[in-house]
Amino acid sequence: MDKEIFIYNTLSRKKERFEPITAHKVGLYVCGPTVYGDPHLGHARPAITFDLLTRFLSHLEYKVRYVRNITDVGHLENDADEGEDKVAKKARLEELEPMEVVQYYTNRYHDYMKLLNVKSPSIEPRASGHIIEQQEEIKTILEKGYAYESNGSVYFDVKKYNEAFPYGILSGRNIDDLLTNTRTLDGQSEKKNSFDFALWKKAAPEHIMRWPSPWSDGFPGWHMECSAMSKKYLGDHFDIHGGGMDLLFPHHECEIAQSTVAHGKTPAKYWMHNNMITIGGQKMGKSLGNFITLEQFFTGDHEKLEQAYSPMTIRFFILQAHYRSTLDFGNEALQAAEKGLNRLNEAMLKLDQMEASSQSDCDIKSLEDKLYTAICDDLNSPIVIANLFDGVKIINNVLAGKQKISASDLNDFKIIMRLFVYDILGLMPADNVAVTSDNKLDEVMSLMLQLRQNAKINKDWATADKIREELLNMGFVIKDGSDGASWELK
RNA sequence: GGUUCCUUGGCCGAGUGGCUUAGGCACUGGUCUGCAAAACCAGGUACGGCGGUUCGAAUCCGCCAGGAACCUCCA
Repeated sequence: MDKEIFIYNTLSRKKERFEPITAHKVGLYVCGPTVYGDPHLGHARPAITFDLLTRFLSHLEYKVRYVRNITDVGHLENDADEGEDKVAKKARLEELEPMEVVQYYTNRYHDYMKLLNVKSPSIEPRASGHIIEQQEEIKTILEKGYAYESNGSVYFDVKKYNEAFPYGILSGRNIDDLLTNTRTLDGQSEKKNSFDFALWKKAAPEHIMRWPSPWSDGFPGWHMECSAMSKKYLGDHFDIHGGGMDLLFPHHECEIAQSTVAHGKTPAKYWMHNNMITIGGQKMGKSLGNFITLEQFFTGDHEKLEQAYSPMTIRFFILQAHYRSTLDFGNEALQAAEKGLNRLNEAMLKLDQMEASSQSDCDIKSLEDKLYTAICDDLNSPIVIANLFDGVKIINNVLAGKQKISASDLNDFKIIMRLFVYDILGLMPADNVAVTSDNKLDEVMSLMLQLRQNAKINKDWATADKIREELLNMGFVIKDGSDGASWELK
């Protein structure tokens, strides 16, 4: 708890010292997925970034309330005002009830987040479950005169807002630029200005998802849910608001405007934005259709994938880059991550084999300091990982007798390595070591290794090599060590 | 066109004024091995271009080149 944490605040474009609004407590709101498609690699980035943040804050004994919403209503498919609700469109295509689609993809999202060892948020509210709260918020904004009704829809009056409050404080845009640069879309006639945004939309006759309201049968506008739900669960001013950089404008800018009017203050003290994962230098996302789903990564079933990659490889791959940098997808990079993670895992498994000496020539305190300094510096997970590999070197050197470690250092070392690898980075132990000695397969394999060992003693290399080769074909890798052979699944 | 940002060695990717060998992978050498694989140890290569500020810049400023995100739903 005595650590100084610095986080980059998009509002100030600087790293700032983190000071919670209420001592020992942190309110965190993160924009979650729109559940109308399978979760892809891009969804893993914010999930893992803010999982890392909450894991670390929890370790420092902050009580974290982490709210991550599910967007199941309100986003339009194409042209802003004439579009069709995304969820409704998907439902028609698949001939499913909208809520059935929502539930299906929500479940899928949960399943894949669990595989990535992403902890569940404290509260996961759905937009469709907070229609009343959103309507109340719209009423307040109307009463205060910062919105107007037009043909059954309600729009936020950005120009009027800008006279009293600075619009664009997060994204650096100003309304003059927006006026000249916003595209002309259909249905703009309902609005006073092109940059006004909808708080409530009247539903077209064919629109399935709709709710009654004082203005029309319709649905809430794009940005309403986050304002209403963050206030309900975290209050009108909370610590950290997170999300992808692509949400910065207009989503978060509009959210600030809505909340500022409705609640009388800006919603969050710190704004954190994770960068995009790119593929061939371009953002991986829905619009370009260049995304690879998490399922495809785990099965390897995609033309761009040379092999399957385990969930922990994906997690490690993401943590190897800083969350504010773009991260470029590539098989070579993923394979490098896989091998690096494997090396870390192997070393972690050898932690208990280390023996203490009367003296110590490794500096565990310095390692610990470096790890904390890195994670406190705007969650610099790549540096954390680099330092953990220094730890790997210590493990191997001590086991090889090249370095000595005292009993108390060894104790501290084990604690700090496990803390950072498992608890903070959230990397689960390797799963291919699950096979234990009470397993039938293991008995058979011991027999095979014994037969091969006998052949080797008799210098019957042909038989020994044949056993090794045949086992390899069946997916078993034989590793000859200095103290006997072992095996693992390929 | 506007806003925000990026350009580091074979690849991924940290680093923001003067030793960071960042780290991982790949590569090379070594140890081990019947051989091989694995494992471990060791080692080399960089800072888009041109100017400027400075005793000193990958790191600050300017210009140029190239690229990205956002301005429309997107993590």
